Amino acid sequence: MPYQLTIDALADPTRRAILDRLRGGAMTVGTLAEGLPVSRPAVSQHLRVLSDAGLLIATPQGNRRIYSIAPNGADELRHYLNSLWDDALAAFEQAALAKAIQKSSKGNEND
Amino acid sequence: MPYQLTIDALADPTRRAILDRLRGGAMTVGTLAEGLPVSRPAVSQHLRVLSDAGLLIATPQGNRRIYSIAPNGADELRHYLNSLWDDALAAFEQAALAKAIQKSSKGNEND
DNA sequence: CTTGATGGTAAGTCATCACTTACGGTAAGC
DNA sequence: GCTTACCGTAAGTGATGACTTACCATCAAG
Repeated sequence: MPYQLTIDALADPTRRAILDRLRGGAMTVGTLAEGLPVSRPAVSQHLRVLSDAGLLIATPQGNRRIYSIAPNGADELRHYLNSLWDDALAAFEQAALAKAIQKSSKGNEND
Repeated sequence: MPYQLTIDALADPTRRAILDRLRGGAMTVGTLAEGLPVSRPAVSQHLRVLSDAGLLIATPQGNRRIYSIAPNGADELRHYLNSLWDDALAAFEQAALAKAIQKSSKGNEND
């Protein structure tokens, strides 16, 4: 399950709020925490989780650390979701086809 | 956060195992539980969560219930991930461009 | 060198959740 | 009608995780 960390990281609303704040570009921890309803240490812990999942990149710059979204961080998860729902759609269409055939053979059962 | 239920549902490994078992097509609860390392009631509870998230469809058939993957169940989540990482990629490229300009102006600072 | 700002870590608490066993309700088979 | 199979629900338990306050390390400014 290579994307377990990814999903766990994305499942928390505060962490998604962090990602949304980083949508437009990089930011320091302090600036990041100002716009969030939790304490700065909580933000640090979330940044740790997001970084461990490969979703963020930390760039130390002097005293501070600038975080930005890793451009390919969610690729595996996105690929998994796409393939799963591709298969599901195929199965769905095949089931609909089977049902149609069944119904048509029922319509012909007096032949 | 319209996809909160979706992510919560997908975050659990057992629930993803259920979805993976349903990749190929629909299945009853009993058959589903046979291939899983947890009890059948646990599977029922997971099916409840997945259904509430709109990821599964239950089709009652006599005594049993046949579950299948909802073809569009993860659309909103997938769209969110795509848009978020689209923005992140754009920000990343813009940052790289800004860095290149800065470096080139530094190279010309003796002009 | 001292002071202030930045941010990661430790410890503790509270809520949530995944799981189990026990039970109830409903449809099919004899 | 009685029994059996299928499956959802209730209640209880243990583990995980998000949050807080307190603390420590590091770099910059004076």
